[in-house]
Amino acid sequence: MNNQQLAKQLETLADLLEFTGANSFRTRAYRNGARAIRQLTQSMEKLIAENEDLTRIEGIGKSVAEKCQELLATGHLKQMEEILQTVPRSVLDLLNVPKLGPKKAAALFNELQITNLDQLKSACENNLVRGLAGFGEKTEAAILAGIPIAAQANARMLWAEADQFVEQLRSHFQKCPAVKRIEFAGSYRRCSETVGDLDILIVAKDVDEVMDWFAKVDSVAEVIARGPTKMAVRLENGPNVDLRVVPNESFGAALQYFTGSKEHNVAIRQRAKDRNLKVNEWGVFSDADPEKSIAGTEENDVYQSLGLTWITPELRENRGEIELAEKNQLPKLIELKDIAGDLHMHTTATDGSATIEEMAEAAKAIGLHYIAITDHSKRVSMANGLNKKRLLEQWEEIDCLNEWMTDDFIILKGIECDILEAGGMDLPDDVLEQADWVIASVHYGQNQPSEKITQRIIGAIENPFVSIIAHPTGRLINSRPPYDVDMEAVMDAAVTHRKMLELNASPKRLDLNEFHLAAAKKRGIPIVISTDAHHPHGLRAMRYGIQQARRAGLEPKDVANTRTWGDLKSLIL
DNA sequence: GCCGTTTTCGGCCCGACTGTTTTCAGTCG
Repeated sequence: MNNQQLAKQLETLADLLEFTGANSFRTRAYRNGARAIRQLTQSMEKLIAENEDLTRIEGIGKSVAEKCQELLATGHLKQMEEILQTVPRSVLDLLNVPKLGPKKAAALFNELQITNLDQLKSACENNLVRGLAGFGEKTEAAILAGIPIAAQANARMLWAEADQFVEQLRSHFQKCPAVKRIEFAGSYRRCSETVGDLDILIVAKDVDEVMDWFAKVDSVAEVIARGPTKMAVRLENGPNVDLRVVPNESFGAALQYFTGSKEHNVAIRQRAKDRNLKVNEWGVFSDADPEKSIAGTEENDVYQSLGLTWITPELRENRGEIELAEKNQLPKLIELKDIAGDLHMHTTATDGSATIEEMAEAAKAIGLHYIAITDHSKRVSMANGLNKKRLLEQWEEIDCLNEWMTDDFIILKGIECDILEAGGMDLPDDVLEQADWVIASVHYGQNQPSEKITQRIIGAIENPFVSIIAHPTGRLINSRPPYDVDMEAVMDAAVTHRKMLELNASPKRLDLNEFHLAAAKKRGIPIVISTDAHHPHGLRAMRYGIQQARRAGLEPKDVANTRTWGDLKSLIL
């Protein structure tokens, strides 16, 4: 059982406990424990095998540690089995219905014996729900309307998808004369891998005018709520969008508040409390004079009033950024303009849709100084992968293009060489030796047991001609889990053999994730951010990779392709 | 259940909105 599975079990236990009316701080403790486990780069299995003291990990106490040991030893939790004797697992679906929380869901189960969404629907249609204490006609109707939403719950959009809704909304509001300031907050602003709802903050000349304008967005399916300062809508085939209209003197405080994350804000508000201050979405207030706002117009002032430098939204996860801000030691995070070259892309020779020259021209147009052409190797037959002969021909063509081009731009002779199922590389060393840049990656046998797939990847790292491992965990966000690879072992091998690891910038990959990236940085493993572009427009995906790198705290020096090609090469040779 | 250079007990972030209520509980972020 890996860390993600372990965390998932603890979260399910928390959900079930909440349903049975357990102490809310207890359920929170389980969720915090799950969060801590998700963020670990070492495997819990290994830590336990080595008899490490798990309670040294923040958020994990005696009880959570025991739960982990039990899960790894037996595969299940006795406590969870006991709860499932009385409450079927399907009740957890009820919690996905908007406006149904643990209390109301438990009432439905206890009073009406409702255990799943179908039964809930039928009970609403037969007007049974309105009769329960605390429920009424409106609640019943809202639940009925929310059941289809619950059925497709848990689907968070990729950040890149959310960005399209944001651009649409931004241009809609730009035409509204009553809007004075506008900003999108929430997980979108933090550049999270996935985004649930969107949050818009607006300073307005006229609140009603802005809210009326909001309701006129083309794709609004339903106005969920509308009050004096807050309005929420659901978009057709899209996310829920919350709008908050705030006075200008509160804009910075509201932006801080609604950007989150929850964990960051909890810590920020605790910090305020320790200083006899109170932070809320309206401003920063002193206990001595609770009427008078000390800061709030600009976000920067909110942080300053707490003795902190401004913290970029990507870092707001309460993973040490507050302590660094206090000492003015926040990293100078990498930016898109720092990137000098792109070292992973495909052409018409395999599954790309543009020629080498077209890719080079597109790369020049966005200011890059070098690219590597890295088509697939022959094992990837689906993509018409290159054998030795075709690859050598492609490299001759690249030699000609480099000679023919008069500027300083460099096209590198590369290959994305498959790591075969049985281990070993898909092309012989005497070919790889002639390349400028060799990417090794797994495409087949992704479900192999941890030991096997880890050894395959380490085997590739040990090959003297391999430069880098691409998309090292293979996950696709929302659709495919990572390989069961031991990334600690892979990183150890990368250090030993002076190899690099890729951050694949494709918005549905973003592989490595932020935790692995931070761990790689700590070990001094150079990261290369690559687009894996299959067409010229694909080179623009670099921005998603930059966002991911920033959330991991990466600086230009941590990312190899901020360097010239000559300097980059010296890192691995 | 977790945590602790004031603590091993007593806290644990905080406000808006809704619906069901006549002063508040539940949900949400």
